[in-house]
Amino acid sequence: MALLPPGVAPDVETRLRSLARYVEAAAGDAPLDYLKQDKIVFVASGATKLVARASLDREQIVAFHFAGDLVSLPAGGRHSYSLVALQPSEFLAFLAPDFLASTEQERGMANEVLRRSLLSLSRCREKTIILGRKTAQERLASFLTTMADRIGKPVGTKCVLELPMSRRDIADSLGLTIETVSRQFTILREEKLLETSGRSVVTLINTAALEDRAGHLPVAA
Amino acid sequence: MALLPPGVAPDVETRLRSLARYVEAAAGDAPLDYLKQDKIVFVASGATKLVARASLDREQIVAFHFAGDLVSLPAGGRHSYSLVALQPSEFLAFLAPDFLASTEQERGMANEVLRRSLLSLSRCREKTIILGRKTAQERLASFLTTMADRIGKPVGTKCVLELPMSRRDIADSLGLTIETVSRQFTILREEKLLETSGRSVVTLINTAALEDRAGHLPVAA
DNA sequence: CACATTCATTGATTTGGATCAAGGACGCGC
DNA sequence: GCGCGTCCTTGATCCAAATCAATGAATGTG
Repeated sequence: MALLPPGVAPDVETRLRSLARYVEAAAGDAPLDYLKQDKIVFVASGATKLVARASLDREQIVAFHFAGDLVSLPAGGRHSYSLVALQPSEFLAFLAPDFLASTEQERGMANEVLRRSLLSLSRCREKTIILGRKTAQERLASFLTTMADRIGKPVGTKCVLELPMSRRDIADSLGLTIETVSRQFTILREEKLLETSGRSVVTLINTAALEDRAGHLPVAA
Repeated sequence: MALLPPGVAPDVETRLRSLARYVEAAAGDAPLDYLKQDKIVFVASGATKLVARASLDREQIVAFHFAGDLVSLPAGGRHSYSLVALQPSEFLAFLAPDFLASTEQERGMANEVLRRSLLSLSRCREKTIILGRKTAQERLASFLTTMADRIGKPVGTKCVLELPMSRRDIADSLGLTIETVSRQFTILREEKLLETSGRSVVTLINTAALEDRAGHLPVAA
């Protein structure tokens, strides 16, 4: 199991592991909340949501992360964040200052972390666009195509998604209610763009049409 | 004028400058659009908006940046981004691969860029929460308190803001319309939380009350 | 395997903010 | 300091999604 990004020298990996805390979590756990410091977390296995509370009864999911992803988890700030497992998961958690001091010595490592942070930033910006300017249907279509890229399994021309998150999680991620998410699923199902089976399996039948529904600009733009 | 972050050795600064393109822009210009590659940009002076087009008639401002800030500007991705000057501004622009290859050699520099990227990520996440789960009033209050922190001038217990962006820019940043932004300004004015003078000067009279309106969780959370 | 419990879907109604539609104020150039 | 274009404010109406309210699947448990 690769706990760290590929390309890290064995001795560096050994030293980094000595700074890390290895943590296992069951679905629903937020095992890193106890430490009130900024952290850098590698998701070794499983799936997680990064949740922020806007108020006691409003939560916003800022990002989902899957095996191999790197998450920066701030302790402070205007809102309170926690990293919650969606499935049984394993993490390798570092205190941010320790981690940064250590990577500073390793050329390549700092760059790798920077590259991944820029990827997170890029995903977060895409989310900003979705939340700021898109309709419910565009949001769900964007979500599904993004998930297809990240965790989808191509089967012929179709794409099978086994979603580890509930409708509520999807709603909390897209800034919608579960009812609206459910209605949009129904519409896409009726239009034969996808099929669902049980609560978590979604088969995308026509990914091209779904991309259109996501309301992205034509690539030529 | 500091074009690069503090703490960079003079020789490193000289070498980095040799990779950079120095660009001046008038208000409204997007001087970096011509290059279809990922870029890293230092804002040397002025103020900018990072704009994404959701479609031809919908734009979303992803972030504002002021003098001293670092911006990562992706060329590709699902949406098309451009960095637009709000005032006469100066930039130092690098192609991302050149810049990353160069900082890899300089310990400290890579870490500084990483630190700033994590700051951008953190701001972007806050924006995600605002756009996903907040009312128009909470959005404007959040915007004003954030701007107060970044470019406000304390005058006694008050805070004077000279906003370089228009109501349209504020609306495009908060995922609202200009009419809604204007109405919320009127409400906050009537409730004596702020005063406005001309189009761009806003005086925050009661920043504590404004923080409350922003709908943040109590700090103890 | 029936039951319980949570999760998802569907329908009726409400609502916050968008849209449509005028005015009014600022600031620039002459 | 006058006129003109742009930006801002205010008002009336509309609509997409939220909320309120049941009903109908999945999944897990004793």
